[in-house]
Order: sequence, then C-alpha cells, then structure tokens
Amino acid sequence: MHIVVGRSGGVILITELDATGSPATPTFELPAVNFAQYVRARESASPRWVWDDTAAWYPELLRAGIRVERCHDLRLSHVILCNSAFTAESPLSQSGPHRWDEAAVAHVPAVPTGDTLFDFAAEPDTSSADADGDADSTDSRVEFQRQQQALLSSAETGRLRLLLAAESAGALIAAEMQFAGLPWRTDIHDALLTSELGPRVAYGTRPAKLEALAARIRSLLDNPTLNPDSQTEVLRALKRAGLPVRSTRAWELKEHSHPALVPLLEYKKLSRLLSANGWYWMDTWIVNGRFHPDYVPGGVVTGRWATKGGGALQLPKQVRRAVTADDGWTFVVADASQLEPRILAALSTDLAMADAGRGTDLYAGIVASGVVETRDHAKVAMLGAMYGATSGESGRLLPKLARAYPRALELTEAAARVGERGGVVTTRLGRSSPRPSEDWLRAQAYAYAPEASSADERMARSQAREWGRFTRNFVVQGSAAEWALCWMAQIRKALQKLDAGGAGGADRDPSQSPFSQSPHLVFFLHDEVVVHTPAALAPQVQQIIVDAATEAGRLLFGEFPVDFLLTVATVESYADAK
DNA sequence: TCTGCATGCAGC
DNA sequence: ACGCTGCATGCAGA
Repeated sequence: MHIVVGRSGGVILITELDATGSPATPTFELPAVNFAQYVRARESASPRWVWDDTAAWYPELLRAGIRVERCHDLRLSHVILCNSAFTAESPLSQSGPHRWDEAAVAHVPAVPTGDTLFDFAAEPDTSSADADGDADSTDSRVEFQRQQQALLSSAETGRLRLLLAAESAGALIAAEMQFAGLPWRTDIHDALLTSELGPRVAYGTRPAKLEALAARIRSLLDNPTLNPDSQTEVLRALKRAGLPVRSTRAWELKEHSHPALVPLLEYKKLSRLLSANGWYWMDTWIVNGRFHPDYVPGGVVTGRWATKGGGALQLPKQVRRAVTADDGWTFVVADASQLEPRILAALSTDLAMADAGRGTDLYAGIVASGVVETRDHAKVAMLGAMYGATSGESGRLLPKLARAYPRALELTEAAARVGERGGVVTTRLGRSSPRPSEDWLRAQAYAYAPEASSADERMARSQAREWGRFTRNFVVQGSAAEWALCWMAQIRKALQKLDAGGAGGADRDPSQSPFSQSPHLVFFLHDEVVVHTPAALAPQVQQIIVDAATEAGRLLFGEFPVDFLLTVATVESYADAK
C-alpha cells in the first residue's frame, strides 16, 4: 500500500492508495500536529510513504520518536527516471522542467535535542515549494502516477523499481544517521589536537607547534617574513632556495630534498588538521557527544552520496580515534573489499575476474593467476582500467589485464567509446550518465569544420577522451553506489527486525529516541558502514552485515557467481578498524 | 569589500 | 594528461 502525503498551508493532505494504485479513500486533511500520531498508527500496516522529499518529512517524525519502514522519495526518483535510458520514451522524461527538478528544498537538520547550535532545527520549514498555497498533495499524487507509469512502460521495470526503492531507503538512512549521530568524544579529540598542535588557542591564531614550525621554515629558507600559509610566497621562497618545484603540493615536495622541506611538510599536515578538523570544527559539528553529518543522498551524478557541511565523507584517519562507542556499546565497522573491481566483474559477467576474487582478496587472486607480479601492480592496473589510464605504470600493465580479463576490459572500453561520441551510459539498475554540455558538443562539431585549426582538433579530441573517462568510470562507480545502497537497506531492515525481537521492540518507551536502545547505522563512506550496537549484539550485527552484502550482490546480479567480501571488525574506536 | 577561481588535500 | 567529490584558504579582479 502507498500513502501519498503533501502539505497545504498548515494541514497535511493524505491519500491512501490501494494495491492497484487508485485511491482507497478520498483525500483527507489532517492538522499538522496530528501527523506524527497518524503515521505511528498507520505504520503497522507497512505502507510505502510517498512524499516529495524525505529530508523535509522524516526528521520531524524521528523527533517524535517514529521510524518508518519504507518510502518513495519523489524528488530523487524523478531525477533518476527523467534521465534513465530505460524510461527515455516516457512522458515523464520528455516533459519540460518543473519543480521536481529543482534542488532539494532547504530543509532543517534532524538533531534530537534542542541545543544552542541547532535550536533553529525545531522551527517549521516555511520555504517549501507550496508557498503559493497550492495543494501539493495533488502535485505529489500526479507526479507519483507519472512515475509509476514511466516505470511500468519500461523494459527494465524490475531494475528501476529496485533502484528507486534503494535510493529512497538511502534517504531514510541518511536522515536516521544524521538524527542518531556518530558518537564522538570531544575530550579525546581535544587531547589529540593538543598533542599534535599544542594547547588550544583563539580562532585565527597559530597554535604553538605550528608557530614553532613556521619559525623553523623561515629560518631554513632565510626568509624572516615568510607566511607559510601562502602558496605563492612559499613557492617563490622554494625557487629562490634552488628547488625546481612548480607547485607546493606535498607529493611534489617529497620528490626533493632540502632541510626546509621537513618542517614545511609537517606544517602543511598540521595546518590541514587544524583548519579541517580542529577545535572550530569540533565546536560547530559535535553536539552532545554526537557528530551529525549532513548527507545528501544522490548528491553526486554517479549516485554516490555527497555531504554539505561537516565533511563526513572526508573524515581523516587522523581524527577517527575520537569516534568512540558509548559505555556498554561497540562499533561494528565493515568495508567492502575491492568493491569496484568486483562490480566490474559482475557487470561484464567476466567469470575469470570473478574467480580471481572468490573467497580472497581480488588483487591477490589476480597475482595468484599469474597475470601480474605483485598486488600493487594488480591494484594499479585495475584502477587504471576503471579510470582510463593511458600512461605510466598503470598504462603499461593494462595489456596484461586485458589478456586475462577481456570481458571486463571490453566493458570499460565500450563505456569510454560511448562517452567519446557524446553518448549516454547506464548503471546496472538504470541510472544514466548526463549528456555532455552544449560547449562540448559545439567543440566536437567544430573540429570537423573546414576552418578548424589543428589546435581546435586537439582540444576536441582531448575533451572527447575526458568525457570518455567520465562515462567509463560512471558505470562502475554508479553501479557500486547502487550495490552500497542495497547493502545498507538490507542492513537496516535486518537490524530493525533484530530490534523488534529484543528490548527495543513493541514495549519500547516512546519518549526515548528510536535509536537509544538498539543497534543502528551511524556512518557511511561509499563502501563502508559503521553500526553502533550494544556490545552483546555485536556478533549478530556482524552476521547481518555479511549476509546483507551477499543479498545486495544477488539483488543486482542474480545468480552470477561473484563474491562481495567484507572486512569486518568489532571495535571500541573507529581508529581501530582495519 | 565582496565574489569567484585556483590551489591543496581529505575521502572513496 | 587516471574517475567522483567537499572544504578551507589565499589571491585577483570587480
């Protein structure tokens, strides 16, 4: 059963649909204050909630202590269906742009408590799209019908249905992870910063260790006024010291040797720590011992998640020590080993490559098959195949890989050729790549014009290859993102079931947060998840995560025999994983 | 003074 | 001439 919900002024409009998709009852209104109770009551029937934007609806339910099992996020689904090659003929994807194509409405973050920093979180969202008073429940219902119709008219209904369900589950998970937050010990974080940088100082001033390094750099470069934070000044000073560098990138500096480079590299490392995850970041993002990352599901063209603010997807290993489980709780951390190569093997039904990864590290398996000499070579060559390397070590190793795994390599080559011609490629479940820009198309067309110079032709060729590398990678990265969504959705479902059988079940105290007593996802990083769980349940959680990986593989690739191996660890601190 | 772009680096 | 990002910072031009 589907229940379509929409807002109009101060009321919620609700349409319950039966199994055929037609209204089971007339649309009715509910005062906004009664909405959460309504959802709580209806949830027992396991409906799929249909709403415009999960981030605009779910946080308030979570604050009311309510979780929902499943939803259909119209905005995320709209983007997928409008672009998918599997629904290219549908009226939906041929219709012009409207409000469903707009960026997500500004939404309020889901934070459980009304702390100073996030006090605004409790205020209702007044910026939503129906400010003109239009009954957007109608809009949502119409849009839902259009999406259903596009889905059913597709030759790939099954894959797309799975993709929309997974994408929507991802939206629920993102909201739940933001609400629950990642346990974060500010005392440990502060001690770590103090030991690396020196005691805390006011914002905008240099901590002692940075100041000492700056002094050392100035003296070794014989430049008493040098500002080590200025790339231009540093570059000039290095050149004057006789170093043939063309940038101040760490990897380039490491290729040279000069006494000043030691403190300079150390300065850069620490200065990065301070500006990206220093005390200011801690004060901004840690609330009551929890980091509440602002995930954006579907935020990347390939289907990966993005973040806005907080940098959850760039959380450096340096600070993961501060991620510490609550007393009596623990983390189960799992990451998918060599996910993208395994995805590629399955996409291309390359049995030899799947064999290489069966029950073992896939790169080690490639070495064991005698394809290349070392694990590092196997890895570099695989990455080169998926990213489109043409030169260097990776480029040299590619022919060996192509001989051993022709099907896999042919898939990546074909994806690149499609992109070079300006075409569209599609992931396993049906997310299609964007079309190239007008500029790109113009440059390609112009390269054939009689008045085009050889520079024009070179430029066009270079841009064509660039777009080819993008589409080459899109298929693999995007399909891997789909696997990860299915994996997480399965984990979530199984954890909820585990919870229903235990202390957090039917007799749960509704005044408690839905996550305060039972295992739940707290972090996601492309191919890695973290579950925060009562310590006693960790073995069951591990099993759930492993089984979910197998199930995700089956959902995407059916019976094709590819393993999705995980590295799983039960740890008190995130820093101790892998 | 503000804004947009370039740089550099964190993650996968 | 190897893919996708977010974020902080400095710098140049408006």
